[in-house]
Amino acid sequence: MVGKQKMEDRVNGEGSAPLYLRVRDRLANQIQDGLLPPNTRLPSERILAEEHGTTRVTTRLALAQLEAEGRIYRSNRRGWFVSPPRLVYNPTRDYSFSDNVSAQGRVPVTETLRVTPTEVDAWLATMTGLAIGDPIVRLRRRRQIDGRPVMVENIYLNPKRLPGIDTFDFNRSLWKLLREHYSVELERKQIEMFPTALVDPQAEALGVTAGTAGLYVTRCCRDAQDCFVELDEEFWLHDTLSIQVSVG
Amino acid sequence: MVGKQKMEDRVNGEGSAPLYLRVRDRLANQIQDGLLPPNTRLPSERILAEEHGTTRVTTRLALAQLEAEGRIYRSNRRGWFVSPPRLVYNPTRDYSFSDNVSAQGRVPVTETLRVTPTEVDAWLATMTGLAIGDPIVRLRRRRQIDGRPVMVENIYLNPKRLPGIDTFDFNRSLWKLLREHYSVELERKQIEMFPTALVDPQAEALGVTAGTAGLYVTRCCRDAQDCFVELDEEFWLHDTLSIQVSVG
DNA sequence: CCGTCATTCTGGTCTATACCAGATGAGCGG
DNA sequence: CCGCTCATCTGGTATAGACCAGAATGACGG
Repeated sequence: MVGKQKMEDRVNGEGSAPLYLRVRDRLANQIQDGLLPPNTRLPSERILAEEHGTTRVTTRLALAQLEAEGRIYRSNRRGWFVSPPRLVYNPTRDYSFSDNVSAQGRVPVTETLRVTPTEVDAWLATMTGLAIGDPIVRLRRRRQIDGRPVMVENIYLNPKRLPGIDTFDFNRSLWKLLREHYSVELERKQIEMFPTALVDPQAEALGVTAGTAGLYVTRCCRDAQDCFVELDEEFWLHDTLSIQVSVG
Repeated sequence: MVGKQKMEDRVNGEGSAPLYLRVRDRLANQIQDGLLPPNTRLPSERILAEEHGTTRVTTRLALAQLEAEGRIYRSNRRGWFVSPPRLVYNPTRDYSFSDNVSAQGRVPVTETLRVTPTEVDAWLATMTGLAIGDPIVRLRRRRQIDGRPVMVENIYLNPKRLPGIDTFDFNRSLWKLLREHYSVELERKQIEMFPTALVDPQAEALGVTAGTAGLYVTRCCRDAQDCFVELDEEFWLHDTLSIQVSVG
């Protein structure tokens, strides 16, 4: 085996690269060349290992690379699939997930997982400016694109500013509800985002293994009078979106 | 060992979690509790494996989880280190890396790796609106925080708009140079960013292994007359920054 | 026709071991 | 005192196996 690798080295300038990177590149080329269209299942790890003359462990290293690059994703114990193009998302402007997804020719689904009246804790207090113990409505939703769950979110709504908010149907667009029912125009937004791993409540909700790479996005929205309206915490699968904003 | 795990299951609701996640949590707690301050080196993988009664492979799984969460980072063949807090970065507004880093009590370093006059290729043409084959100046820099390389960038400057730009010292702030020397006020920015893995030219420049998680940020800036000025491509280590922007 | 169940496939977790290559630091020789 | 060499540390790569648990499938029985 070692001898075989060395021989390939002389033929191919990239040959000195580690085996798992060469496996990665071979698979990446197959994807690039369109041999494996989006959402296609890859051959199983055992078969890939055999095809590339190596073991499952090394094959999994190669697959992890492609996953980190956002080229493939996994579906729990079902296999590895080719990632479709990223959703273009402008968190400063996009009010409706559904409209945005539809506009890009994809099929959106929103599921409301839970609606819970609760109280402001220390973290919420610093984010919203409300006092600890104030009432707040927590809404947890999952969003899908083309049948794949890609994001879970926690939304915290200010019941003082939005009386009766907990009685509405949250499967429709929240922003339309705010505008039409409460005449809220969101003026000020504070947005924060950073890459991180998705751990347990979120990973489980999305049906991925703990530690899958994600993007955390949070938005704090206020009305024209600077009154806190809603705080949004989004956990995206890292390969599913591309943030794009324009200034000026 | 299996029996022992099963027994813990009954005692502890978390006990059913896989071993590598329990190792992860134990290490995470040590970091959280301040036993391991930022930039401290963790014990070696072999020692950690022994301490937690497992093998290096499983230990590395736990470390990879913490790395994905941005809690630890690795320095090539030197060991694993606790991540310092993320740099707060506003790509819509921050003109100077150095000023921003200094303002957060950290020590910035900028290194110019290469300055190359070149020509607009297909990708640059679509991004900038210039024609393929137009002259353009490529500048490659590496940036450090507290001695750790955290980002490499490719900057493409329009020599038509910025005559003589290739003769300047690029270790100072580019934005100040543009404003003071060319009276450029950047008006329009198109920003795009998404999480991805850092692969070879970037991974090598940052001294990390290929496949390390990163954040790709690109900015295309124009002047008040909508004339293309500069395009910026940034490759950040994913655990080093937190994007924050305000709107309205 | 529709559920049920067992088989089979998948990735998920884990052990034990080996060798390699870069980084480091101690010690030696100039 | 400086610079070099070399042993020793680190993580990086790789093999060969094993068992588990969830998902999918197809046969079977109602």
